[in-house]
Amino acid sequence: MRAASQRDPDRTRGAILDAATIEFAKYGLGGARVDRIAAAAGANKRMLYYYFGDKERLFLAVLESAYARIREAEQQLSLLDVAPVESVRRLIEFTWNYYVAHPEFMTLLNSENLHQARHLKKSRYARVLNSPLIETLGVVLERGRREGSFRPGVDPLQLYISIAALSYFSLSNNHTLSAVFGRNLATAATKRARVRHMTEVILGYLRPED
Amino acid sequence: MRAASQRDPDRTRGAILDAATIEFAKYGLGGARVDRIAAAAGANKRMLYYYFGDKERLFLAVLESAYARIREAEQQLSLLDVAPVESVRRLIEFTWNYYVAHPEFMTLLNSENLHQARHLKKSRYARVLNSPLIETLGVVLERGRREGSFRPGVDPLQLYISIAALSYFSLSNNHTLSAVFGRNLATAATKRARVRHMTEVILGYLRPED
DNA sequence: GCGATAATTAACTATCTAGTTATTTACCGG
DNA sequence: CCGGTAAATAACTAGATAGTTAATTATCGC
Repeated sequence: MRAASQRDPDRTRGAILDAATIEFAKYGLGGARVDRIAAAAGANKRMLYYYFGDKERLFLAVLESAYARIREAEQQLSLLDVAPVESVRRLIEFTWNYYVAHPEFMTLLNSENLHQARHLKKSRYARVLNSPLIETLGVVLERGRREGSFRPGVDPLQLYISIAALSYFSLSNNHTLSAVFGRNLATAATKRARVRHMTEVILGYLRPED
Repeated sequence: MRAASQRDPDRTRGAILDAATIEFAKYGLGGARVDRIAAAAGANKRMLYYYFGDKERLFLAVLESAYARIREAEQQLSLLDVAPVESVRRLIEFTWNYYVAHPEFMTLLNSENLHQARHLKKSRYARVLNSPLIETLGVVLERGRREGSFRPGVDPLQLYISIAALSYFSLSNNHTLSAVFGRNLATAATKRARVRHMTEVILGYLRPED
C-alpha cells in the first residue's frame, strides 16, 4: 500500500473506467460523452486518451471489465455441491439477481450488440470471457438425467442461453413492456411472480417424459 | 391517386419516417444523425422538423410505426383455428420469424429501454398498441388445459413474455454470444437448433404433470 | 538531491450537430 | 388565372464534441 499521493495512475485509470461504465450504460456508445466521463472521474480529459487511446477502446475496456465481474460472481456459485434440481434453481436465481444488481451489464451488452460486437471481436480477452459455467451445467444435466429428475438430450449451452434470456428480456425490456401492457412490471410482487414463472418454465421443461 | 408531382407531403413524410427507422435502428437514438436521415430520405432537413417537430418526436413516431407493424402482422396469426399445441408452436415460430425479418424492431426497443421508455410513455397511442394476443393466448391455454395437453395455472402474459424472451435474446444478443462462446450462432443450422430448443422448452413446460 | 520519465494540466481546434431563419415555389379553390 | 397557403429549399448559427498540442509537475531509481 502506497500512501495517498497526488499522483496515482491506478486510481485515475480506475476512476475513468468506473465513470465510463456508468456513462456508457446510461447513454449507450453513441450518446456517451467523453467530457462527462472525465468530469465524473475527476480526471483531466487528456488522461482518458492517455490510458485508453480513444472512446471506442475505452468502451471495449468497460465491456471487458463488466464481463470479468460477472464471471467472477459466477465462480461463487457452487452448482456441483447440491442436487441437480436445486442447482438449476440456483442458477436461475443467480442470473436474475445479478441482472437486477447490475443493470449496466445489460445496457452495455445491448450497445455492443447494436454495433455487432465489433469491439468485443477485437478483444484479445474474448476467450477468457467465455463462461466455464457451460461445462459445469453439462455435468449437472447429466447427473440429473441419471438420477431421473431431468430429461435426456439437453444442450447445456442452449439451456444456459434460455435461462439468461428469460431474466434478461424481462428486465432489459421492462420499461417498454410496462408501457405497452399498461401494467407496472417492476413491483416487488410482479418481480417475484416473474421469477416463479421462469423457474417453472425451466424445471417444467427439464422434467423427464412420463 | 394523385399523379406524380413535384410535391407530395405523404411521400416526403413517409420517406423521412422510413429513413429514420433505419438510422435509429442502426445507431440508436444517441448515435443517429438527423442530417443522415434527411439525406437518406432525399428530403431537405427542414422537412424533418416541419413534419415531426424534433429528433425525439421523430423517434417516437418511428417506435409507434414499428409497433403498429408487428401488431398488424400478429393479426394474421389465426391461433384459434388449430389445436392448442400447434397454436403455441405457431406463435413461437411467428415470433422468431418476425424478429429475424425485422431486426430493427429489437434495436429500436433496446434504444427505447435504454431511455426508460420515456418516449413511449408520452405516446397517446401506447394503450392501443397493447396486443389482443394475450387474450387469445389465454383462450388457447384454457382449451389446451381442458383437452389435457397443457398444465393448469399458466399466466398468458407471463408465457407471452417468455416466448418473446427466448427469441429476442438469442437474436438481439447474437453477436456478443457468438463472440464470447467462440461459435457462430447465426448459421442456418444453429438457428434451426435454437428454434427446436425453444419450442421444446415451452411445450415441455406446458405438459401437464404425470 | 538530481535527472529522467511518467502522470497531469490547461488551452486549443477542426469538425459536427440539432435546430432556425428567411425565402421561394408549387398547387388548389374560387 | 390568380391569390393564399402549404410544401420545400438554402444558408446559417450557437454550442457541443472527440481528440490534440505543448507545457508542467510529481515521483522514483540512483
